[in-house]
Amino acid sequence: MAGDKDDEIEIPAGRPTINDIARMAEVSKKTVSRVLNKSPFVSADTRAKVEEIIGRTGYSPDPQARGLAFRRSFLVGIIFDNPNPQYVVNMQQGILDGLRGSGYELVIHPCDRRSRSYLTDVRHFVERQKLYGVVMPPSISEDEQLARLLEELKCSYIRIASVPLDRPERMIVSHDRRGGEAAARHLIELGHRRIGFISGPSTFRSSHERRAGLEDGLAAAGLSLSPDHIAEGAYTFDSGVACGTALLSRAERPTAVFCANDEMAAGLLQAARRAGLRVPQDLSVVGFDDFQVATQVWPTLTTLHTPTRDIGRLAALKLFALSDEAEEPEIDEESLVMRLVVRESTGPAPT
Amino acid sequence: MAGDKDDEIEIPAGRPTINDIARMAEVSKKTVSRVLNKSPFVSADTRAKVEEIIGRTGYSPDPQARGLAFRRSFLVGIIFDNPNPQYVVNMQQGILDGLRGSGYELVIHPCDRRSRSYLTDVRHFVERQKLYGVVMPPSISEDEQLARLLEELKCSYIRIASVPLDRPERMIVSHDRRGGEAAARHLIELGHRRIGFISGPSTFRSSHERRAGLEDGLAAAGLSLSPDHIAEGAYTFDSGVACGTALLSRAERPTAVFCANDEMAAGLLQAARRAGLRVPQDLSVVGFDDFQVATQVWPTLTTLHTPTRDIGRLAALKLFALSDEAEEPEIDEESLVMRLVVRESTGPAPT
DNA sequence: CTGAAAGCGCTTACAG
DNA sequence: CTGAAAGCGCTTACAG
Repeated sequence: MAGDKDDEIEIPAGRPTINDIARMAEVSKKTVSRVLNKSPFVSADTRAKVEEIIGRTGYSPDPQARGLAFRRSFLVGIIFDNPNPQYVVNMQQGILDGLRGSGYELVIHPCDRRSRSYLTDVRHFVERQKLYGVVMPPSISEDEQLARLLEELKCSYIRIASVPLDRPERMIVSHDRRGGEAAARHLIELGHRRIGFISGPSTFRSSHERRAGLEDGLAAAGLSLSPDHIAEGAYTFDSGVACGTALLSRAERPTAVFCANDEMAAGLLQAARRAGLRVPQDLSVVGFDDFQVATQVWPTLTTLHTPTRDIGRLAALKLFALSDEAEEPEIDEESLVMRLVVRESTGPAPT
Repeated sequence: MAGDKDDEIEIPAGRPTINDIARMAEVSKKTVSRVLNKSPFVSADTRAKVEEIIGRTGYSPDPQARGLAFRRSFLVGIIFDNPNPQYVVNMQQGILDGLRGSGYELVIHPCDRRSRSYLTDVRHFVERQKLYGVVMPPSISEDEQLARLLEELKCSYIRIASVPLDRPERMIVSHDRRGGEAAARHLIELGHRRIGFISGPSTFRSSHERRAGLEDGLAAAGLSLSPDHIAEGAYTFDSGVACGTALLSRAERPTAVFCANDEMAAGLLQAARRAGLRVPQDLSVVGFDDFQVATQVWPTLTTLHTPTRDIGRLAALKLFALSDEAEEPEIDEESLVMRLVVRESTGPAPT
């Protein structure tokens, strides 16, 4: 007759727990735990049996319970203040690409660096959620105080910035400077000599790097950036209009303007139109980012394509590498290069 | 001499736990728990004492431990497939507005309805994280299968859509139809009679509602939508260019076109430019959404302003109301009305 | 109104 | 290589 021993302990009603798996595999829950955590101290046979049952039942450990025991969570945070929706969404997508299949989830924390409670808010967020790690895109990434805070809280982080601000394993350095240089080369090849620049806010390193790249390129051709041909914008469309209007009213007006992002380049197009200038016949315009706006304005923008989503994915992978859960990802620096996309807004210098 | 009794039990080293608070308040941790959960069965004195200590220590309960005991988490999810970055970011911001101060965090789950694993992925996401609730913007909100899945998983949800698809307490109904009607009225007042329409994909309810509104407005003026003046787009810029090109090549070309969103309206501007038509002198254009693109194209777009962020905030509040943690928020329907913003792209009908 | 016991689903020492 | 005990920080019955 069927003994108790033979009563197949089958898949339980709700979601199975570690106890269910242990019972079914006829091992202790500690052994199941070892399998879950890839401990080497499990015999091949035992491991196979446990894994088979995990596979069959579709068991996946409860991140809350696990987190409680580990004293940390399985959540990754993104802390950001970048105002561009497209940047934000691309970055989020990229991080999720890197997180996929890991069981980690992404929780978002937009913030305002100018708010008085900004650092306190971040502290509560990180502490309460016991975040596994945090991704910091610019310009949040450039805040040393925030980095020190995260260090104090023992929270791993990856900073994304246009210059190395931290230990390499915590950094992704984007190639903004080389992007600026590519813009300069393109304009110089088209015969431009009087080249202007609309910068982003001086509080963004990317803005400085993009400018430095432009100056690299100009210098290589024996040219330089005239103070008269520089205007400081705010990475917004409106500031592009304002700076553009200013630059275009100069006595010796530039024949080409490099804008530190697409939004401002779109604003410059507006200013050019109002000033009665044709683009690219009278004025060439180069943007930066290659976001949707670049193909939605007229003429479409020549710009530098930034691999935001790829960077987001890398950031997630580097986060795992920080805690030895994974190898440091091989960064194909070539894939991070910002490539010039030539469209309608640039043409030969007027003669 | 100082007795043990007088040894002030002070703020502990790390973050305080419920046990620390209990010890300091000289009550059991169950009583602290009652205070945290606003149980009425606590004397005013005890409550005051506990609250004072909680305030002084800055104690906040560990969401993981609490969640483990409650068998749910303190996470709210947003599941979305809307391709517009601005919509997504505004919606996220709105939800966070509604969550602020509650201790809940927002975890994001973009998805692709066409993917084979889409529903399975959502199931794992919701089940594993034991989400407190989920916000579903369009077009995800229109997926009955998904709604049924969430119901099966006993996960609260709020659906945001242009038509009532569910019980009112789970719905936020946006006023797309009235928006379409406002567009029609505006164009009719400007003297237009041949009014065209570029729709979104037929799989989006909003597209139908915006069209129905347009037809309401036309009918009120004794007009109707000629099949010749309708084109089906995809809510993208490129589809706006294509549909615009088609509509503008009709023998009896419309003098005004209402586009179901701004992206397509921007595309239509492009098509008009190529066709040598001036906007608004030869052609009036109305968009929908009032996203950044509306003020970044030339001429700037007359459009319907959609209160995306407000809707997001309401969604979060309604989620709390579903579980009796809060009153059903008073919805000021007026605040959800989509208002016409008149800019440069509309003008009197050509004579 | 208040508290001691048991439990949520995992893990970390500690034995063997 | 494997397991029984205790614990992570909370809560739910159950008493009183």
